Amino acid sequence: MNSLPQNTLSEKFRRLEAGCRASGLSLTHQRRTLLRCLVRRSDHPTADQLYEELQNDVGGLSRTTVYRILETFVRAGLVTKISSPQAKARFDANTGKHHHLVCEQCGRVADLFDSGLNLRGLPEENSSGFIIYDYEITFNGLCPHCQSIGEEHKS
Amino acid sequence: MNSLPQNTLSEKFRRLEAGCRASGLSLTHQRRTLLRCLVRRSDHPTADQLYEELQNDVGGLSRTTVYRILETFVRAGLVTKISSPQAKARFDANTGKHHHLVCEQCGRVADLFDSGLNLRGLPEENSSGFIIYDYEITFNGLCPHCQSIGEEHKS
DNA sequence: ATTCCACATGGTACTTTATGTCAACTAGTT
DNA sequence: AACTAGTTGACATAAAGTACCATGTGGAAT
Repeated sequence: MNSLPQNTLSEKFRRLEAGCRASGLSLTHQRRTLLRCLVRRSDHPTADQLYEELQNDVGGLSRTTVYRILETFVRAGLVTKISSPQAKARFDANTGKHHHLVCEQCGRVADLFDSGLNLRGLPEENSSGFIIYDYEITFNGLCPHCQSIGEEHKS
Repeated sequence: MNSLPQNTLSEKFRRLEAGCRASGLSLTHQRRTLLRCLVRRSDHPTADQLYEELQNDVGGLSRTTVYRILETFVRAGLVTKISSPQAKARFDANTGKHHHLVCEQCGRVADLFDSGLNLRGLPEENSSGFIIYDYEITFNGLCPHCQSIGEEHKS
């Protein structure tokens, strides 16, 4: 019954471990810890949120290490770095094609899987001379939590 | 001949001034200075870049003021705040519908006007319960400058 | 299993980016 | 010209991220 989500999570974890090996990254305790955390969370945590959660674990991580590992993962293509209007980098272990909903009020980020939104192709030519590799659609709005706050005392 | 771009710039400026008045914002010297600068620049400057440029003007702006005025303009809808993967907030006085090219290397931002890319409509329903107001497509790639650097010494 | 070393980590210091506070100033109204 | 709400500047502080380097460790070689 609920064995399926467990399986997909540990599958994701194993795939990311394999990705580390493929990139020549040694699988340290700290990297595994971060990977496990990233796989479990779907709320696009910031580096500091991850640090908060992990620092008190058995053999916790240092803040520097969290930042450094995240950058390493991004460079290896294992994790995506997304930027919210709140100007804090957020991280996402789901590298499949999807888009993001960002709350204008609190910065919360949620996923939006809607293949109907995917562009047919990338714009080939553009006057600015950029080479385009990828794109992402960011939807701005209000999360359920901030909607209810707005109703109570409209600031 | 070249009177047209001049006109459109000062037109934009006057439209933004009108926007200030409409929002009840008094038109201080500092706000006008910032507006002029934002209208003139199309490179999506960061708050500090604007401060750098303006601090030595006659009656220059303080850093605090630059940040504060920009936030004010964003809240009034006169200026858009965009967030790049470099996690520095950038500002854009062009509030018309368009999208952005972001350089993965240096964070440079260029505009992409391509109405063919605009979505037919916003996704009505989404499982996360967000109210969606708007969207923006961000294209990731390499700017011309970083392309040439990459060719010289492939890091 | 033990040795070894390139790679990784922890801790501190530091930089950059952004916000809070409050006295002094000014735009725009009266 | 005077008044006042709104705005600014300077400083202090917070938050986010990076640099440095001595110490520690994963995993290949023996």
